[in-house]
Amino acid sequence: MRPALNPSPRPTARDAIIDAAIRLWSRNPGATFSEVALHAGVGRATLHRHFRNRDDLLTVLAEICIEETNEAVATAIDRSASASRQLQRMFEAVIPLGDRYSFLYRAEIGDEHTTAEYRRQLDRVGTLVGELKAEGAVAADVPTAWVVAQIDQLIWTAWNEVASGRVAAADAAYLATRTLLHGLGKEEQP
Amino acid sequence: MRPALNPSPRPTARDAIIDAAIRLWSRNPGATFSEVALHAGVGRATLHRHFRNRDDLLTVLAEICIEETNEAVATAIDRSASASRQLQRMFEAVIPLGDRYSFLYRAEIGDEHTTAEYRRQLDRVGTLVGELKAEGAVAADVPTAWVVAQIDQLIWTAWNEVASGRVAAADAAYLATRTLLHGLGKEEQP
DNA sequence: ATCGTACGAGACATCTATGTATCATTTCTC
DNA sequence: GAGAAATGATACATAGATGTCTCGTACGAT
Repeated sequence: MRPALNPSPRPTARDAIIDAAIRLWSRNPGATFSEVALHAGVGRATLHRHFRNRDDLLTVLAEICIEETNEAVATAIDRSASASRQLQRMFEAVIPLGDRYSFLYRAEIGDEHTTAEYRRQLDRVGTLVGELKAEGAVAADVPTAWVVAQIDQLIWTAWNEVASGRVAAADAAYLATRTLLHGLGKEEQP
Repeated sequence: MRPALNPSPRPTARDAIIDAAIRLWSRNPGATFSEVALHAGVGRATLHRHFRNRDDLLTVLAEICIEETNEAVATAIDRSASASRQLQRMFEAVIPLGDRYSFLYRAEIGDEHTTAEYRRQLDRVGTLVGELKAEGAVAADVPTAWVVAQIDQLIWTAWNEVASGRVAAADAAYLATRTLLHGLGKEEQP
């Protein structure tokens, strides 16, 4: 049906498919089309009506994930703030999209455009790590690759713990930033 | 052929299959039998000669991973040492088995025995976190689930960074312990 | 050198997932 | 209420993965 004019349109079948596929495939990349349809609450024929094939759906999902994560980071980052403040803002923006962020490397999409975009995101994280080192928030002796890997995993772990209800959404970015910069030891008095 | 009596026997086809399957399926659980055979350097018929079917291989792998990770932890843990020392020793023991450790939850094995064993391992990690909190190495205000999740991911990340050559094997456990307890900020003078 | 064991390649059967198509039903718009 | 659009269920075709089997080859033990 054509998009309604009312202020809060009912999600279309296509939206339901996209959301269910990201959620399912970020955990279980081998899940079948039938399983995706089930999770989306639609018929398998409807999947085939909206997407030419599995590769088509994967490509569409990759574009959406790239766009959403890039936009979230661009909106959140204030270049005039300190690097550690930027880190926290980035966590705040990206953790709610943790499933989308990790979908980009877990789903084995493999086409060059997606790979290049994901690598660009990692490069930007690497640049931020350089700035964190320059301002002393991260020690210079720690391999940058290690810090980037930690940030990557913190995004997924935080999203997963929030999704599982074990951590409050409001606490996630703070816990992630604290874990990275200060660890989970007792906080000393300032 | 029957096992040789020489002190360092050539790895059998079965050993090659097991190692290749763990390595491949911990990253890409959807990989096919043909891909496993290729990675193992054997023919697909040889896979079928050693293992009844895909489920049989998965079950064997799960048993091996459980046994190796349990034995590594049991050997490394000195109950009389401090909790943070035990943490470092556990990291030293388990990180080289990071692919086996994460295979247990990534490969979607799903049988109750494997799930129970993995959960038992997580419970032991949770117990250690309790001890870390009791001795003040981890702050009491941090959710235990968050700390357990961080340890889980540190094992995989460390293994992956070592396997990729970006981090030296000798540094991995130290980086993991430091990241968890102190973070990656500049280390203050004692 | 011979025999036994293990293996690789390939053919074939079976199974599962995907892709295509059709028809009846439901939903939405006018 | 009528018509258009979208959907679900089902059947069928296709493709790929798995499982089985056979034969020739390689390797190890004697």
